[in-house]
Formats: sequence, C-alpha cells, structure tokens
Amino acid sequence: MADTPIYQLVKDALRARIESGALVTGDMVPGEEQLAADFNCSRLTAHRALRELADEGLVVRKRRAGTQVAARGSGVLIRIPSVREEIEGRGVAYRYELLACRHAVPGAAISEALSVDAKGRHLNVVGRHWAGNRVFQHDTRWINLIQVPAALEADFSTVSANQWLLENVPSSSVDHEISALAADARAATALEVEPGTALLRIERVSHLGQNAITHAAMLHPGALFSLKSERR
Amino acid sequence: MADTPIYQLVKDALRARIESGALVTGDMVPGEEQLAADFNCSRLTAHRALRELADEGLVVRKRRAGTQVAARGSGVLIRIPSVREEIEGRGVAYRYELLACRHAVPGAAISEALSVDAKGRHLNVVGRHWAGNRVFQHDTRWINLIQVPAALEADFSTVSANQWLLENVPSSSVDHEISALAADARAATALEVEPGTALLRIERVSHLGQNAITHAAMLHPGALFSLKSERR
DNA sequence: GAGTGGTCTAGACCACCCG
DNA sequence: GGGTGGTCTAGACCACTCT
Repeated sequence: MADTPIYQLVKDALRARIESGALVTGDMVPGEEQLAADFNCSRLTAHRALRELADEGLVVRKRRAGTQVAARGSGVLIRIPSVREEIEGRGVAYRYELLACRHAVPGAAISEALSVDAKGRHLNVVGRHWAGNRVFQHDTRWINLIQVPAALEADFSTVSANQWLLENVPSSSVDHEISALAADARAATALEVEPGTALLRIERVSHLGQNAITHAAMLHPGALFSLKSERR
Repeated sequence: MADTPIYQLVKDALRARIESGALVTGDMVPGEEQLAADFNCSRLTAHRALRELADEGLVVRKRRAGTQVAARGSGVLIRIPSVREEIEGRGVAYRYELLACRHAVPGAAISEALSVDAKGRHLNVVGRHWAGNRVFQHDTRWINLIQVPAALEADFSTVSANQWLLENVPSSSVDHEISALAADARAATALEVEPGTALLRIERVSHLGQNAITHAAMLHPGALFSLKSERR
C-alpha cells in the first residue's frame, strides 16, 4: 500500500496539523518518544521527521524544552533561474551575443565589491542574452584573473561567461543584490529600450574562500523579467 | 577538541574536496561503505552526510550508480526579509502607516491571480512602511474573506496586514514575482518620489491547499531596496 | 535531578538498476 | 546478480536546560 517512508508519514501528519491551524505558533509538538509510540516506529525515525521539519523552519527544537511550532517565516526564499533556462522555458529561442572581452581595470565601485587592491589583472566580459528578437539581459562581468587564470583561455563568444564560470570554477558562496533603476543612455542602447525605462538589476559576487572570484551586473527590461518563488 | 559531529566532519571534508576543485562535476564521490571505513563510523553516519549534501544540491545520488558531484546550480536561492526586520536591521526606526482598509471588489488582474470567481467578499488593505522619515515600501493587499473571515476582526492600524497574516493564517505555499517598473503619478505620490522613478515591485500570492488566501503588491523606491542572498 | 533532543552503532531488509 | 543507496530497529551515551 503505502510504501512512503514512515518518517515521511510523520512529517506529513505534523505538517498537516500545522497548516490546518490545529497547531499554531508556540504550540508544543509531540516529542520523539511520543511520536515513536503513536506511529509505532523507532525513536530515530521520529527524530528524523522532527529534524527535517526543523530544517525546513516549521518547528523549533530545544533540549529539555521540547519541540514547538515555529513563528512563521519572516523571510522567504525565491529562486533565480539561469538565463538560458528561463528563456528556453518560455519556448523562445535563446542566443548569447558577446559584446566585449578585454583586460581592464575595474572602477572603484567594482574594486570595492571584489575587495581587491590589485588593480589590473581583471577580465571584463560584456554580453547580451536574447530571447527571440528581444534583449532579455545585459551582463557586465569582471573576473579576477589571479583567482581564475583559466579564464584567459576560455572562448566567451560561444559560451556565456556566466555559464563558463558555473561549469568550470568552483565557488563557496555567492551574494546577490536586486534593485531597480532607470535606464541611462548607455543602458537604453544596450537593451534597446527607451531611456528612463525601469530596469531590474541583479548584482552577483561569488567567492571561493576569502577571495572574490567574479562580479556580475545583470540588467533586465523591467517588463520582461520575473522570478518565481519556492517553498519555505 | 573536536566535538563536532562525525557526519558534519564527513560533510565538511567532501565539501572541501568539491569546492577546491579536487572533485569536479560528474566525479564519483566515495560510497557509504567507503566513507564509513575512512572515517571509522557506521554506515548510517556516512549516509546522513551524503544525504544532506544531496539535499543541499552538491551531489546527486543514484542507486547502483553511486554518488557523484552535481552540476553546479543553474539557479540560486535568495532570501526576501520581512520589511520590519530589514529596516530595523539597518538601525533605522520602523513605522507602519495604514492608508486604507475597506471591503472592495478586486480588479480583473487581481481576481485572476487569486483565481476566484466569487467577486466581492474581499478585504483591501493599503499601507506604507517607513524607514525613519522615508517611505520604504507601499503595500496593496487583498484578503480573501471567505478563506480568512478572521481578518474582519483584526486591527490593521497597529499591525501590518503582512505581519498579521503571517502570525495568524497558516499557508501551504507562496508564489512571488519580482519586476521593475516606472512610478506612475499615483505610485509616485504614495512613495513620495518623482514620477518615472524606477520601482522594485514584489507580487506575492499565498495559498492554503487549493485556495488563494491573499494577494500583495509591494512597491519600493529602487535605490532603497536590495536583497541579500543565501547559500546553495 | 530529570527529561528532552543530538548523535552514534551494528545489524538488517528492501528497491533499484547497471552490466 | 550484485552493488548501491534508502530505510528501519533497538539500544546506548551524552549535552543541555528547566525546575
């Protein structure tokens, strides 16, 4: 019948009680021993169910104090899809266009974001992502050549810098910042929109250990771009 | 010394091998038996380490085929903080201002998003969140009174609708959409910015089971708002 | 002190799937 | 068929924290 794992049954049962309102924020959830008895399973199985619910943020566990329903998320997680996925997912033809790929010294703002004092030795890659005959995204990327010397040998005319970095350079953490801004003359030309059009800007800095690997500024015409959410 | 759990040691060791590039996408990761032997622990402990790494998306596990390093994430998760947290986190005074709270019939766009045919029976709550003396966010919210009759008795002048809903109404899923748009006259007035200013717009629809609970449209002056990222 | 969660072991059976 | 991961048990010890 039910070949769903027991720990999953326990999770589902508790989640149902929380989502239905039978258990509300602060209420005590049955302990591991109790659940083990209720579901006729071992304590470890009950423990796993509670641990996973805690990982998902639905409950809070404290020694001695037991497990209680967590305050509902003050934050939400959303997913930023890869450009290519996003475009092809809409059934539109995807194309990447390389606009520039050169050695250059990043400006002050970028240098600071990358926290490098070593001026120079950076690769600046600029490109556009097309969705059919419209510009979907414009990228300006800086790659730290001291950290990623292999970037010199990559051919960014066939693969976007974004994709190449994802596939070839490990990173330990990535920071994002999303903001809105009005297109200046340069951005308007690059995106083929009217100056003053609202743009969505995503800034991304990735690190490996203590070292900044790359900085990317991505611009979207506001009307084109959206982000879909996730659980939690 | 190290009272860190064994499964955590195993995870850290494997994560280090992946992030350092010693193991790259597609490479095989040692199996459970092997790790159990290497770390002198039980198979379950090794299993837990691998399972959690798989949950985090770093590896992919297949029966018989073993565990291999996953292709690096084509997507990224970012966190949307609660407004209040975000403002107070910056050390600025937070204040919520209720602008309107009335029964009304949502327009076509909202009705569709809420997927309700039942016109009417909705509560429309409009408010502003202040960060010091600047408008940080403007909310327009629709609450399905059939699903959430208790909203009639809530006092939205002291608690923001957002917060009240989080604390009092369970939900099973939440969808978000982020876009950029230029402020029209109304939005400019509400946010106290110049018309045409780029705004960040977050649209949020929450559900309980099959039923849409609430729809919220949140507007930010572009320069004020940013979102910080998360792991994975 | 006592009760809760956190971790761990040794052993077991099953499901899946590649060769 | 056999090796891999997926799940489960029974029992154990420890750490933390509330009373």
